[in-house]
Amino acid sequence: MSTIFGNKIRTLREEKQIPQRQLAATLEIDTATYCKIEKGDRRAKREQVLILAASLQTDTKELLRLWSADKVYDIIAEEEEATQILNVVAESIVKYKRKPTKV
Amino acid sequence: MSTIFGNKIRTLREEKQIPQRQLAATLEIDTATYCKIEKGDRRAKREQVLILAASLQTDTKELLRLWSADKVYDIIAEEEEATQILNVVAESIVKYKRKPTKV
DNA sequence: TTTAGTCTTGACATTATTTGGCAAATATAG
DNA sequence: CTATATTTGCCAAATAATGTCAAGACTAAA
Repeated sequence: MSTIFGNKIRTLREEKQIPQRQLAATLEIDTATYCKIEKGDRRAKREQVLILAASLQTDTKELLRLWSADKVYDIIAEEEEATQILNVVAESIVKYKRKPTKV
Repeated sequence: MSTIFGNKIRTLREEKQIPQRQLAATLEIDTATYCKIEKGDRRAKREQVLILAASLQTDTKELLRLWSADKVYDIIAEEEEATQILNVVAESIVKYKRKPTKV
């Protein structure tokens, strides 16, 4: 699995010298699970991303962006012509005009 | 759900005037299920995409591309700044150098 | 080296999501 | 109207994800 997101929160956490245990508590999950999220073995839930952004005092939108990017990466990393897939998607977005739902 | 892929196979099928029933048989699934795939209510499995490409006599890679794009679209359509997410992914691809696995 | 704290891993249980079939409903021809 | 094709809703089975527990590994301090 991809680690775009995990690496980001790990870096932020280390900068602030917070133990995993503490963030895990905030998210109300086991430290093992939190560890896996940082390593990219488990995917954080959307709501957990919001909590993490707050706890790590970082930009929520950016974190969500990396979190989404991680998911996308996992899909296209397995395919040839990953870049071309992105192009198709980009066109579709323009065409159907995106309508964001959640924040 | 997105219909990039479904619309494509529907168009191809109609061009060739093949009933859903026939393609469903080839895929060894119910016509109802096949119908859902065209409408974007169900996702085709990767192997099914390969079979469809053959049955519809169309380019396998292109169909796989649309199939992947569909999955990606579903992920980012829910988020703001969808385009920016794609950018993040594009950068990651360049960085980690993709290694395609399957065909 | 022992201790204490942190982090990591693997096996497993639990949940959630996805997928497919069936039956019924709704088009679409002919 | 009749026959065929397509679509929909609902349920069961299959699959994937999420989380915990227990044990192992790593580090730094004494």
